[in-house]
Amino acid sequence: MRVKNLIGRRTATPPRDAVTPSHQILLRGGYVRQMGQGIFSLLPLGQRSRAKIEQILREEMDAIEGQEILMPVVTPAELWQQSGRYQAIGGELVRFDDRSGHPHVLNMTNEETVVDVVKANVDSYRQLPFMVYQVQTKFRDEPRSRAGLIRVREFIMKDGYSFHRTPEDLEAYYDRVLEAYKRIFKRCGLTQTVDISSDTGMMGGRLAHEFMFLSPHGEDTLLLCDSCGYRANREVVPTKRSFKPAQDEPLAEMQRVDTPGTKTIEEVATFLKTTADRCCKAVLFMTRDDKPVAGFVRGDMDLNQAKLRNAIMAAELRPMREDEFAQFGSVAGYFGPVGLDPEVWTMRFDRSILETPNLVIGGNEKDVHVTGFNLARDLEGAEVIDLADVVEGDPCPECGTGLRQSRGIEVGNIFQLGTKYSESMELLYTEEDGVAKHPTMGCYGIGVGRTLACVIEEHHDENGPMWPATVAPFTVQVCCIQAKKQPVREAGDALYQALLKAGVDVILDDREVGAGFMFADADLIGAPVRVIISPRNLKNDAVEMKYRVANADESLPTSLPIAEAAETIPKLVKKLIDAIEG
RNA sequence: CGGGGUGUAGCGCAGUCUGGUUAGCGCGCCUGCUUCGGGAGCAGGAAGUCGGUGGUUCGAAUCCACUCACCCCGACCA
Repeated sequence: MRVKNLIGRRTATPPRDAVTPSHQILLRGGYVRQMGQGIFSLLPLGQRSRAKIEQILREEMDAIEGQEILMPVVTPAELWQQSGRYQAIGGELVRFDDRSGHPHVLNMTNEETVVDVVKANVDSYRQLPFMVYQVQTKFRDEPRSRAGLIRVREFIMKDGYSFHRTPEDLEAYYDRVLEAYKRIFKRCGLTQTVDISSDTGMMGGRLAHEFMFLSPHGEDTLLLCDSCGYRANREVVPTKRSFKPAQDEPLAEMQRVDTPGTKTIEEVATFLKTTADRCCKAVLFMTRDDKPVAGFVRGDMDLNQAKLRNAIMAAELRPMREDEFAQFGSVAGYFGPVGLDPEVWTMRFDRSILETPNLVIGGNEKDVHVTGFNLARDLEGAEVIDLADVVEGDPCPECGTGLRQSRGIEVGNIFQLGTKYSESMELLYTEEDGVAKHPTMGCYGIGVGRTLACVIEEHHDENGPMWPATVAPFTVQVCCIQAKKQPVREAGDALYQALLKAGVDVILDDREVGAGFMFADADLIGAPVRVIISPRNLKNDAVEMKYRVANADESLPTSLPIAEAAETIPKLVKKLIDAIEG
């Protein structure tokens, strides 16, 4: 490839809309073209890098006996109805009818499809265990896409599914996948990626890990223990701290108080001359079938929606609208647990409510609160669970050390699904003893485009990407300074052809442009190795070597005799790749 | 879904409040000359349904109504 023919406009100024570094660079470097909200075309540079990431994925999946298949993007709704997810999943699943009126979906994940494939092809324990995977387009109609390739609606994902005779066998294989994933992210140059325990969410199943690229631009909050190595998504970290006051307090009586115009915790606390940690915060939701749910945490804490959702086994919770409060006997801003119909409301209380005496609660009446609330005394049969967000400094659930908080971008995840799908979709095989059994399943995903974006997030400077050699669209760029001069052009062309022949991903810039322009442009292409051919260097029968990473290995040569360049450069590239892959 | 913002040439923007020749500027693009090691200079040139539809008006990028798209924050999210 020659730069002059490369499709993808590179610009000095980033589009104003892009905020995240990877988003800016993807646009500035002509890697992608946005077609709509969360929908992108990949241009040659982006596509080449994507292909390299996919190649790594394939190698690592094959190394753990994965078998690559390809499933369709469109699936008849029937399959999703069988698993129950057609009903359970909200608007992010795109549903549509074909011309004859049959409902279909755009796959957002492929458990249903893969179970159908396996059903038709597996019947004996002799065939287990196995794993199949694909690299295929997914569509999720996200309510809000953002940050370039980090959160999109249409994306390419590597998704794998394994089938086992026993949960123990799944667990053993799961560990192998976990190790494979670590190798994948290492080979892609993502050193800031950690595996953490996570919620199973809509996938179901019991054990799950997410692979998080640590970044301030991440959308998930992680808690890490520097002492014992515990790390988990905030959604699943249990609260271990005590909420009991330092000294025992006598329990006050419950008392109605007028609190005009105090809708927020802060307003109530100020009005009653107390603090937020002596107020009871109610967070209200509706289930999918419009049943009201209330979660209570102390006023100084945040309610963790995932914890509440899991505790009441709800598929989905949405915030209650203000106009819905009245029909369930309360008022927005003055909601309290006392006096509500327990037949109507599903209520759960955080341990902080149980342990903190004499709380302020809402009076379920405009401008009225109640003081002196003590859960154990005042509400019979209240269900106390862990509902609050853990925050930085809270004790580690494993060892008690203070936790550190970080943000992360989810680049991959793995689930132990168990028999959720093999049961709901009636997938059976015959065991050794002749009995039909549901196989135990695992599933394993990696977002390819998101991984690409994270590579840029980790490896860039103000001039553009600094690609790891393993996933660089081009590993070598040959720059011809003063390409108008025939010896320069000829030398550049000869080296380019020789490197191509040696199998190097090389791009040649023989445009008649100024050196400054050419170098700035090359920075946006981001090849790890740059070879400069110029009249000055030719005079010494040499080529000049530059590396996109400023502090690259000092053993790398800064110039080469031109006669040796074609032979030495492929070795340099291999050395750079080996350094990443270890 | 709520809040905020933006739509004018490939990219970045001015012009809109206060309607008035042919809609401008910078970058990029094309031609020529001179330059030539970190985004060169001069000269000439091409490129626009002013997001869309409807309306007001002698006249609309500009005023009015509706609408679409995208971005940011929140909600949401395997």
